[in-house]
Amino acid sequence: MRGRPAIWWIRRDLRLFDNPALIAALQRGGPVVPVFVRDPALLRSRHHRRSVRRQAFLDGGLRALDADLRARGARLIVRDGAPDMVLPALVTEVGADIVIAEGDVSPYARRRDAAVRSVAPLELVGAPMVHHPASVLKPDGAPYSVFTPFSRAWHARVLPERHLLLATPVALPRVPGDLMSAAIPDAVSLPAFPAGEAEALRRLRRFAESPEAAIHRYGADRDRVDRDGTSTLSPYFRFGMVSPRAAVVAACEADPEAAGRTGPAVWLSELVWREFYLTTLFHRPRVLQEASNASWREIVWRDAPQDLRAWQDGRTGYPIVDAAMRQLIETGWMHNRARMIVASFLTKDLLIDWRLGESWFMEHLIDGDPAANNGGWQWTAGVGTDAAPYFRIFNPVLQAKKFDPDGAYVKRWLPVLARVPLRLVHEPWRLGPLEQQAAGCRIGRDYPAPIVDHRGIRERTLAAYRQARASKA
DNA sequence: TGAAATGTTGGGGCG
DNA sequence: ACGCCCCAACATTTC
Repeated sequence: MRGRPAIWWIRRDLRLFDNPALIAALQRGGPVVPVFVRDPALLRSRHHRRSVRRQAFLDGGLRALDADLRARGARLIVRDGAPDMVLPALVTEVGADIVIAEGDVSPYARRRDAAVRSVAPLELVGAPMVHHPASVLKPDGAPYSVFTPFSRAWHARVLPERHLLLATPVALPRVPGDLMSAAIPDAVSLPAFPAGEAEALRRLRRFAESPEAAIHRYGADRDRVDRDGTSTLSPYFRFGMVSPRAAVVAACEADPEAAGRTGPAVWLSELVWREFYLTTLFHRPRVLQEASNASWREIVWRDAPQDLRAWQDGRTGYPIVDAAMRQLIETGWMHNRARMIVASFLTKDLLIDWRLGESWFMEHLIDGDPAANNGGWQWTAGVGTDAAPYFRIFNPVLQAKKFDPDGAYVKRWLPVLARVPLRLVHEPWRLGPLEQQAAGCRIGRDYPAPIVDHRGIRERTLAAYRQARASKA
């Protein structure tokens, strides 16, 4: 065997297919030591706030990766501690001459990598995306702040093609002897999201790679909270169990003509939004602390812990909001349309700081990613650089009627509504006393009365935003 | 990747 | 036959 060992430091690229960092490590010609460092600092950071399910999903992913590595003559080494302590020690232990990892974008990740680089020979390869954040810039070299021109520039760059995706290695040469590895705990099972690369690739194939696949109905179906019209790949993207480049290849192959905007092109656009938010965080780490649009930093949010609690628990009295919040708590995932509805409700109806919603999502989402989550919240709250206009306020009843027309979604997550007639299932407070009795859904007893009156709340919100804008101008 | 208020149009009922 | 009103349907404007 030629060459000294290379350490393949795995962070959020838990896969063997199309993994540039892994291939770079293999090309060194020596043994490859795959290592995952469990970094206690990550559990304390606000934007990586601990979620039991996300932790379980990660643990499951590590186990799956270890199994895939063992099938190729290697194994996953898990070590606990600060990376700038653990990695230099491991370098010495195995006599490695390089540590290779995929680049990352969050402020914490970049500080961590800088610290490691000062004590170990670290080489970063790529980023968890198709186009590296430093590569999609305006002609003057500044990062884009508006999505549409970003998307245009993103598409103008060379896109991956299937024959360029990096094959899964058939074998990984290992160092002689046995390296110590911490045990991976037996995780809570997540029936809706089995962890691992094999499952991720199954989902990508099922979603995108057949003539009848859901991707072809994505434009129409993705907003229907009562249907399985989305890819459900977000947790797998979060931990790199699927390659973003492979996803883009699948989308482009599903619609080679890029005809219309009904299916694959719409999904591809969602992938570009993901890259937009990762890129934004890379260039503007402050977005994690404050609104990226300065005029919206002055909004006086309500201090309303009881309302916040009701929102978190799914007790607002608006079925579409409560159903979505229950789905989040019970499964660690929420339909994207529902995310917009509950975010609009927290920020626009309750006038509660978007950062509290962002934080709650991070505590519960399996796919919780600082960049995408922050971007989504700033967008809905209307405080981002390229956000929804502040006066765009979702009406939870209209949204529900439009995107859950049969009431199947609210009834699934709120069984108390099971016998409420469809006519009023999205606004049960309008049921007459006898109807409430007959449906077993007495408002204020079996199901809460609305905690705010959506129709009456509009002016309060518009006033708060107007005032912020005026105080800044 | 809204919603509500306001404006316009046109068909039909009616005296 | 005609003007009038009502109102749904659609378009435009405003936040």
